[in-house]
Amino acid sequence: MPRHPRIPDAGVTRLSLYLRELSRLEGEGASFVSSAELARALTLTSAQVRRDLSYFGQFGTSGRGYEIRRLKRIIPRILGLEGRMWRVALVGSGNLGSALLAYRGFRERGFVIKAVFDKDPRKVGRVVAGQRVEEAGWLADVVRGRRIQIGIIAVPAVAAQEVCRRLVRGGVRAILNFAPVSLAAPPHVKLRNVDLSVELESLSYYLSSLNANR
Amino acid sequence: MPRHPRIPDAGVTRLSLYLRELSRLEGEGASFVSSAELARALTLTSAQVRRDLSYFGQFGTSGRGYEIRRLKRIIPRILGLEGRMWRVALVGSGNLGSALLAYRGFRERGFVIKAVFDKDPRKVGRVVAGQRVEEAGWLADVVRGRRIQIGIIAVPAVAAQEVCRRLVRGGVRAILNFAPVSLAAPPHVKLRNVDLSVELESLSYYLSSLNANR
DNA sequence: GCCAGGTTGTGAATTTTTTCACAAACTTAC
DNA sequence: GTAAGTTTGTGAAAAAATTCACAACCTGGC
Repeated sequence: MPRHPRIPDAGVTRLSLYLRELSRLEGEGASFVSSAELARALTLTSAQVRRDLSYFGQFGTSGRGYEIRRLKRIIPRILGLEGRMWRVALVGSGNLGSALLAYRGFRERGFVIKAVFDKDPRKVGRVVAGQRVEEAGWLADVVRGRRIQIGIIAVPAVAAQEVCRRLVRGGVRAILNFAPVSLAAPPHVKLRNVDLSVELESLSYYLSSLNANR
Repeated sequence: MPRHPRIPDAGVTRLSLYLRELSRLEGEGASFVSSAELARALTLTSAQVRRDLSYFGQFGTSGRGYEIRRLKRIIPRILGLEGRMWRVALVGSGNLGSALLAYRGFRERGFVIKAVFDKDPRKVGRVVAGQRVEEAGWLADVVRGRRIQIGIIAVPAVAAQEVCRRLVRGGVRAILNFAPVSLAAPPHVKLRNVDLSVELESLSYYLSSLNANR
């Protein structure tokens, strides 16, 4: 197991982006890439790319850049994606939940959905993207029984906190929350939020300051 | 039009969160809130809350905190949400696109979907959540004609860059991208990316460093 | 009016993150 | 083998964001 240095949260995010970009480059037949190229593709600076990678070791070759194949082996190792599958529970099989279920990239990135829950009896039992929707009542027990590590919350805002509590009770240590509420969870549980309104509102801020500031 | 100070990007995001939390508090019958309470609810520090707000003025009362009604008027003004609707085009009516269309919070937050596009002829003409899906061929012209300001990209990765180009050609100045690619756009166009894989991978990093570090 | 209690707004200090800038290292061409 | 041309990795500097800490202020009670 690698001993990770302290890297900015945004840095971890960028590692994912590097990985994605590397696949694209490989698809184009490239075998080396410089920090400058990578930076250009992702609108970063080359120093930033080099710094991010240097937290974990020395992977480049002066005068050549980074070997794509090598980086594509190393970054998943850093991100904890190597030689394992993370077991995920999806809670909520509405529009968003179904969209997430249908997402193909899931599995190839190292995540397997091991359970899908819904509270609505009419949805329970249905099969969505190969997964049978289960009764949310036993959530915590099922999550524990199947040794699920990550929970995805795709339920309405009012239900989200309760779902969060149950996921935590089931032993989950990381949660990706799509509900537009701010959840409370114990400190050992890592929470990430994805919120459409927040994103749109930040675009709004940007657009309206275009007119305001000069 | 307010002249905005330079506030960290993350600060803008937090303003949205404050707004959401204020609605919740108001629903509970509160009329004042202190920076400490707001911070607790959102896992921030009280200094951060005060700092974020102080970029735009002095809204609090010593000894009392912030008047909720007042903040709920002021934050939308800061975010450029007051007395206007932003006109949005959604491109891609697949699973994710449909989920976005169904999202009710949209309109009440000040965003109206004025067009939905899809390339697939089988989807064109269908009505999803009250919106007729239109042929993506004329995207740029329609976007310009309807004076659309914001584009949401919910198409597969391979198609995203082309959609982006057309949105920009149609005059859009802000884009919310859900496709897992890094898009190139001119500097006057504000891009925000929402990427499921990136989020999950950062959870993976966190989870695996739990075991590694100590 | 005065005091006790509570909270803001913000300089200053601190911490975090990014960028600069360059020696060292590697490659390619001849 | 050498020279010219690239590109890395990283100290050091700079910039950005957060946190500290406290004077000033407001409220409510008496």
